[in-house]
Amino acid sequence: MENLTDDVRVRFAPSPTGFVHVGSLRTALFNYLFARHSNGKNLLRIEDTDQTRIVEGAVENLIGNLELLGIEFDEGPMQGGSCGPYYQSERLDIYKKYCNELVEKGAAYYAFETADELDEMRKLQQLEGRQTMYNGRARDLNEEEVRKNIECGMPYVIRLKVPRDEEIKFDDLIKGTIKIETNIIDDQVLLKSDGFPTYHLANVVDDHSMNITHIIRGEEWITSVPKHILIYRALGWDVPKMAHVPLILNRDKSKLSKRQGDVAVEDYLRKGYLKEALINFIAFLGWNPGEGEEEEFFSMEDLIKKFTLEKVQSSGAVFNIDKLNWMNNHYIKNYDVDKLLVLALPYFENTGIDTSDDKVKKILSAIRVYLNKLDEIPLHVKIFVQPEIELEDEKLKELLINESSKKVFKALIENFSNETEITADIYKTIVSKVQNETGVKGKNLFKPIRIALTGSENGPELPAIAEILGKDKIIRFFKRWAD
RNA sequence: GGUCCCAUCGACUAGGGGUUAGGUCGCCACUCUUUCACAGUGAAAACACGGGUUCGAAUCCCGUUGGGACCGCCA
Repeated sequence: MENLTDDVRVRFAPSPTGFVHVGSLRTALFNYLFARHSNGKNLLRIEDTDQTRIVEGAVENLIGNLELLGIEFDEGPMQGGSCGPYYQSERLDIYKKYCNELVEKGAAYYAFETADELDEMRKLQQLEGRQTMYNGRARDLNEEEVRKNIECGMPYVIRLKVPRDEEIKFDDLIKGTIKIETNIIDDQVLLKSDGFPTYHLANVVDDHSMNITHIIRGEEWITSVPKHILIYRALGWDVPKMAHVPLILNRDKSKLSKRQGDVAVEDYLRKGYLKEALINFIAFLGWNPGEGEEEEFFSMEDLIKKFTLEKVQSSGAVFNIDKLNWMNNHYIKNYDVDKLLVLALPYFENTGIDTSDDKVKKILSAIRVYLNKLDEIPLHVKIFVQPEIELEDEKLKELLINESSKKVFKALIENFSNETEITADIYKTIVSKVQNETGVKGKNLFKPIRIALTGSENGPELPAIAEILGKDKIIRFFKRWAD
């Protein structure tokens, strides 16, 4: 257990770019688990400071998906809280205030280069094989020059004045001690020319003013921590504890990206991955409960109980779809059938099955063992809906058109005709009766039946299939081969 | 290229000075099921390399190599 002298407050701070990335989901999950485990608060803050990347409906989508997966927030745009507003775009004056304070304290300065000029500069630096970095030209502009430029209406940004020849050191809860020389740190833009803050400013200001105690976020942020520390320091604020979570990787070990598979949580949801499986799987990507714990199936409750930052891995984790599929299949097999049915119903649309029929539940029970994800349902329902059996394969046909099979089919038809309704048990009784009557048994008995009924050599258990097909269809399918 | 991070079976990982280096997915075999799948059993499969420290190193230190991330008026 962590040392919990102060009440833990963590935050998930996504920028609403349209969908929830699997990596974001894990960050959100770890924050949530840590907060609940520590009896702390989990905040949601929307980092919408990039006016060029606003996506309609993205926030609703994001919140909806997280909610669906069972990740809850104690403070945020929906639930409010004493530290609001929780949209950064509504906190502009706060950032401006602190940005001015930084300028007054000499920790930040005005700069007047245009975006184009900076592009040029970077290109040149790249060409010369040097590190791309702001050249600090505006660092030493005097007050007079600055005022004049502003009065002329020149657009400006405010940059962090990174001190030279210093070493910034910090302790990461996952990575340990990290040291970075200030000389390689760029004079980061803090306030953009449109008056919006950059991530770096807004993040620091908000984490401080929202009393965040632990920053849990992706490893890609680790190199900008020194900039943040400089801001905290200049403003005289305490630096929250940091935990940088390793990346989730593609098969080739690069950062998980589109192109090499789905990265959006909703893609997985749409394909019929169960939320329990998704959460369970994602939690184990870069985390594990540690020694002596070999159980792998963890509910959200279990995860909350067991989660600690110490057990978060320091190296990246490849997203292994095979294992997700296996885990999802496990959840599908063990789910309450009625609950599963509710989730599965949409996948029966357009399969030719009447979803209001209670047969659907029987079909689902029969095929769930085969499903890695719910969108595979249509593949498996074919045998229950086909009006006729089409046998492409001559070999299969041969098994049906011989004397032994004919005998069997005739006997079956006679027996089934005497029944009013076919259940799995009745099916079994009839088949063993036919076995006695005809003397045909083993493969010679079961294979022809299966093929006649389904057109395939394998599939779910025959009694279950028979019950679902019903008397009329069974007799009709058998008759085709009986003479 | 610079800086930072990382390194146990193909993948997720346990172990963190003395272990036959354990588990899970996947792969393979067998058993069960008169099918496939499920389930069960078993097999193959790893400490990147080189130096130190130590009686002893997968484990601690240094280096090398390899991989990754970051280097925007994006987050």
